[in-house]
Order: sequence, then C-alpha cells, then structure tokens
Amino acid sequence: MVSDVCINTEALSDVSLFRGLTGADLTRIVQAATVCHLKPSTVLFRDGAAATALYVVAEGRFKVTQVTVGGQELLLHFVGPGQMMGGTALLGNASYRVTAAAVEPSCVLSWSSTSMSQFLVRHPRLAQNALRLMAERIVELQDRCRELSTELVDRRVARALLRLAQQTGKKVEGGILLGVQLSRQDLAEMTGTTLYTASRILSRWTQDGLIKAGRQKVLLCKPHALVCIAEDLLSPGTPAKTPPTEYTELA
Amino acid sequence: MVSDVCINTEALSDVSLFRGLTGADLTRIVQAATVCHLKPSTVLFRDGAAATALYVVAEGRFKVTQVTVGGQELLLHFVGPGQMMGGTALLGNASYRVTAAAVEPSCVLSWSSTSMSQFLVRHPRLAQNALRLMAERIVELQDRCRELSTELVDRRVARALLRLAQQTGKKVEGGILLGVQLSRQDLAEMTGTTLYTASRILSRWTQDGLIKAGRQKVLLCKPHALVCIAEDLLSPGTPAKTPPTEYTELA
DNA sequence: TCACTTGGTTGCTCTTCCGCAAAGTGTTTG
DNA sequence: CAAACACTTTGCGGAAGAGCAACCAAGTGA
Repeated sequence: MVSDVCINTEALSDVSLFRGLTGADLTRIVQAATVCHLKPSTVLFRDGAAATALYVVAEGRFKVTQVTVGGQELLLHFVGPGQMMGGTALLGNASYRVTAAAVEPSCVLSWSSTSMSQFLVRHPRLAQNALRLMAERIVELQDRCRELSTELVDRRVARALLRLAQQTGKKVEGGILLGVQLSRQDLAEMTGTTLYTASRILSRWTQDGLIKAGRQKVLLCKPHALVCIAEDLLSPGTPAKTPPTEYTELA
Repeated sequence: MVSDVCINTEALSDVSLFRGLTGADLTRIVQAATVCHLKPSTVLFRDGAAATALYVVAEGRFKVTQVTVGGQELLLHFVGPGQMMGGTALLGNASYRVTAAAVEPSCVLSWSSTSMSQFLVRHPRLAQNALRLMAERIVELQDRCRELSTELVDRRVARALLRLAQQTGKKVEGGILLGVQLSRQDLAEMTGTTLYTASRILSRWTQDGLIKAGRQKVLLCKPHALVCIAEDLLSPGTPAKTPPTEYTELA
C-alpha cells in the first residue's frame, strides 16, 4: 500500500499540520506515511474501532459521521485536502468516535499512533500545529452546540450551506455552487433536523429565488440573503435583551 | 498576584496536564505560573477578549458559557480542580470563545500563551498531555452535538444530571447529591431547553420518586432509573432500525 | 424502451416544546 | 420582621417541526 503516487511537497505545503516544518523533516515524516487510495463510499475507519492511525487527506473528500443507537445518522463535517482525521488516535488505547467515509475518489496519508507520537515528540512544531488544529475544532464544535441549542432550523440550514460554500463552493454563472454532492438527508443530518423539513426549507428558498436546489446539489444565488437569515439581520427592530446574569469583573 | 498559597505537589499530581512530568520539571513550570484567587461570580475571562493566558483550576469550580446574539446564555460545562481552561490561548493571536466565571471561591494557576508555548516545546510530555485533553474535549463536544441533534429533552436532562453526578456528586443518605449549585435555568442552558421545560421535567421526576429537587440543588434518588431514561432502556421492544447507508468496507 | 431505483416534494396530522402570565416558596437585607 | 429578591411551579395557548403517506422526477440498466 506504500507508494509515492499523488504525493509532492507542493500539495503538502497546504497541510496545516505540517506548516513551518523544514524540508528535510517534512520529507522524513511524509516518507513514514502509508498512502492509501479509496473509492467513494468506502469507509476509512468506523466508529468504535480501535484508533490505530491518524490520517491527513491528500486528495478527495470524506464524510465524518456518528450513528445513534436508534440508527439515526449525524453528519459532523466534511474533511478535505490538507485536513486531519482520526485525532482520537493520539489518545492512546482509544477507539474512533466517528466514522469516516470517502465521498469522492480520495487519497490519504496515514501514520500509526505510535510513529506519530514519536514525531510529535521530536518535532515540537508538529505538536504545536496539532494543538492548534484541535483547538480550532473545539471552537467549531462549541459554536455548533450553540446553534443546535438556541437557533431555529432555518438559520442552522443557512449557516450549513454558507459553511459548505466557503469550504467547497465554486463560483459559476448565477452564484456559488456547492462542491459536494449533498442530499436533503445529508443537509438534515448536518443541521439536526429531518429530511422533510430540510426539503421544505430549500423549496421555500428556491421559490424566493435565494437558491436553486437540484438533485444532490445546491446553487446559492443570493449568498448575502442567506447570511441575513443566518445572522438574524432580517428583523432590524429586535431589541437587544439585557444579559441575564451580572458578573463581577476580575480586576 | 504571585504566591504559593494553596499550591502543593500533591494537588498537582491530579492535574492531567502535568501527568508524567518529573518533579524538577513540574516545579519549574508551576513556579512560572501566576496564582489567582477568585470569589464566586467573578469572571476569569470573557468571550471575545484577547486570549492571553491558559488556566488550570487548583481549587473551586468554574462555569464555562457562551452568549448568543439574542442574549441567551449557553452553559457548556463546569470546570473543576485539575482541569484546563482557555485552550484557545494556544492558537496564537486568538480571542477566547467562551466566558469563564467562578461559581465557588476558587484558585487558578495561569501561564501566558508565550511562556506556555515555550514549555510545550521543551517538555514533549506536556504537549502530549495537552493534545490528549483537547482530544477528549472534542469527543465530549461531538457527543453533545449528537444529543442535541437527535435526542428529546428528557433524555438530555437525564444525561446532564448523570454527568454532573459523576463529576461532582457526593453520596449521601437517600442518593447522590450534586456538588454544584444548579438552578433550573442552568440546567436548561446545559441541555438546550428552557427554564420552564426543565422545571416541569424535574417536577415529574420528583413525583415519580426518581429525584428530590430543591432550590438550586438536585438529589438523585434512583440514578439507575435516570440511566434508563438517558440510554433509552425504557421500551425494550424498540426494534433496531437498519442502518440507512451501506458502505463498502475498506479491505 | 420500459421497468426499477433513488432522491425529492408536499399535504396532513400529531407531538414536543416554547413562552407568557401569575402565583408560590425559600433567602437575604434593611 | 417585613419587604425585597431570587428561584420555582404550573396552567394555558400556540408555534415549530416530526413523521407518515402518497406522489413526482431524474437517472440506470436490462
């Protein structure tokens, strides 16, 4: 499975995990990686399996999901080129807590937990980057929790579309086209709602001319209008409520 | 503000951030910390402020929250002795994305981002611990997202109570008493619901004898029954649905 | 070309939960 | 001790969204 296909320094300069590493160190680390190609719909690792490796996507895209006891699926996020997956592997004797499946023909680099641990010790810069990536992910997840706790479905869907547009969107005539195949079910799983509600929302926005929704694809015609929905800029008369709790400021 | 009050090696052996460090290294790191005592309701750092320091709680307890644009508050978690706060400070030039306020008389150690960065480089074990803590937090947040997306309020409240019991609970006659002052509002903010719904749920469970709910305190009388609610062990006849998507297994 | 599959839409009903209002119950404070 | 305050309870009405069912539309393949 080891090969040098599709790997070059240029592609890796994008990888935030490797940012700031010198050429020699980078080469040594990359050469220790196992390269693996996957067809769409192939599972890279599954929720609950022993977390033995850490992955970086070289090419393609992955869907990171969780499954509830009831069989309901939850789409946590998409992972694209240069991004890391399977960070749980660094925990030591842990299991993956998510499932990662390719949604496009993809190529990943992987390192066993043990070899990556060694690299982390030898290259503080690598550890620093890993920490940064984890911290960013924590911020993302906190924001997601806030959305799920406090915001209505419309707004969550708008945000999800905008996020996808930023990550994968391509400018075309008429707007921004999402670069991922995205079914109504997928969108529902990303926003904590149901297929039906997601469909109804897209239908409404299509009628209003904000988007054009097709089979597994979405074209954002008026991204700014979506931003308004996402950020609650629709009702400018909303009075800012007084903060519920008063705290003493730390001197 | 620098003092040695309330700091001893014993207390720090619990700190998972420092696990595995040798006595000498540990001492050097701890001596570089600023110690700070806080009264209840004092804000340690505020959402949006420049993230200049990383904190470890030595004593007491903190409430970590976010505020929505609408002024609604969201209680992310409680942070107790030995736990880390303000990990965003490691991002470099970032802002805190949460507010941390003491809920008990507390004592924290803090390090400036820059000095902590240096320690992280010099002590790989420290970096490794930090990575582990971040990874654990990510897993927690993912699970929380799953709950918020897919589970009904009853179950989320049951889980929140059980989690708090595990973290802070004290065995007393009649059950497990939560070790934090917890209003209905707090519980609502932890579970993505409202004060009213939280109150109604606790009332019902009190009538059923599962808990005893008082002013700002909760006694879990039948924790196992709560586990049943949390884990959906109530309706044993629920047929396991077939997984919605079939994937090819990676050979 | 026609059956078949997969994905999308929409009317209808029903549940869950929100949120106001008003009253109740412990604390704290002058 | 009374007044003020903070927290809690509960009835009621209503909104948001879940979920079934039936139907439509676009690919796919023999």
